[in-house]
Amino acid sequence: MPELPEVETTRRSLEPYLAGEKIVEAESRRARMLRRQPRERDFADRMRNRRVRGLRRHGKFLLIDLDGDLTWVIHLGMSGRMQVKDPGDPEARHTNVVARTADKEIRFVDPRTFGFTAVLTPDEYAESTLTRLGPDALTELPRTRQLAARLEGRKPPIKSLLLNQSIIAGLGNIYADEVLFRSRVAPHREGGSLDGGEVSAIRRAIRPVLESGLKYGGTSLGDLAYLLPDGQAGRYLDRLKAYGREDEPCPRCGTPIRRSVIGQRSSFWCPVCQT
DNA sequence: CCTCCATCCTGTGGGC
DNA sequence: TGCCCACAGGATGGAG
Repeated sequence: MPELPEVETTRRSLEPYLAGEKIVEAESRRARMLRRQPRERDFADRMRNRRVRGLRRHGKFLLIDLDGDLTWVIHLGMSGRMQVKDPGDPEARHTNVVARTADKEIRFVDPRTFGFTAVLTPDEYAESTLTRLGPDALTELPRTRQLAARLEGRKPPIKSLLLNQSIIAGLGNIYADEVLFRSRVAPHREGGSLDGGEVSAIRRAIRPVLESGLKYGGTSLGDLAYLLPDGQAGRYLDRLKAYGREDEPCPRCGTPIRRSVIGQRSSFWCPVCQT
């Protein structure tokens, strides 16, 4: 669920409550959430009395810069969401990580626990998988030639390659389908088979699709839905053109949208306009 | 290096 | 109504 627009929306929502503030203390109540923390006990120790310098994002990773050259890494996984609450506010089920500032609680709620968090030193960061992330899909979108070079010779379907965070960071299953719909490329096409025009079309589609998602506060789908830190649902769901619309008419040509499983993920696409 | 696939979890909705 | 199973936005690590 949380893809680049949802993570960026989260970043913007948290910023006023964290930037420049001091984290008084933090705790994880599910050890599994700290599985990317090299030594589990470091998390609480490093968070205590730590000033927040600023909030960044790379792909779907939220990166919170702390004093002492530490980075607080948050990944929402499939079902994670952040909340800003007052101390004493009732807690949602699956509130797995809590960080307290002078007057607020920042809560990480994640039923499926596919999300994770960690506070990393520069050395730990350099050894983490974060260094394998490709350019950010919104702020570092590569030129067509560079993108083509990254796809050259690749066998997997373009849909899978768009989900590969080391090629471009930030697209997930929903927005990858929307990008392919907009660029009129079929999801099962072998990545290396795309011509320059097709790669260019994909590249050109990425920004407007993500900006559009951002404009509407992201996509909230289902009951495990991603929600904004203030509890609001994202409003982009109704504006999706392909994702989740099996058998509904294609908004461009009216042909029923098809669902296929590609790389073990559902893909929704128009069999007429996407070739 | 690349590609494929199982796996980590919980909750929900559809089919019977 | 109740039960069971399939499925769900993601990332990773191991096998081949």
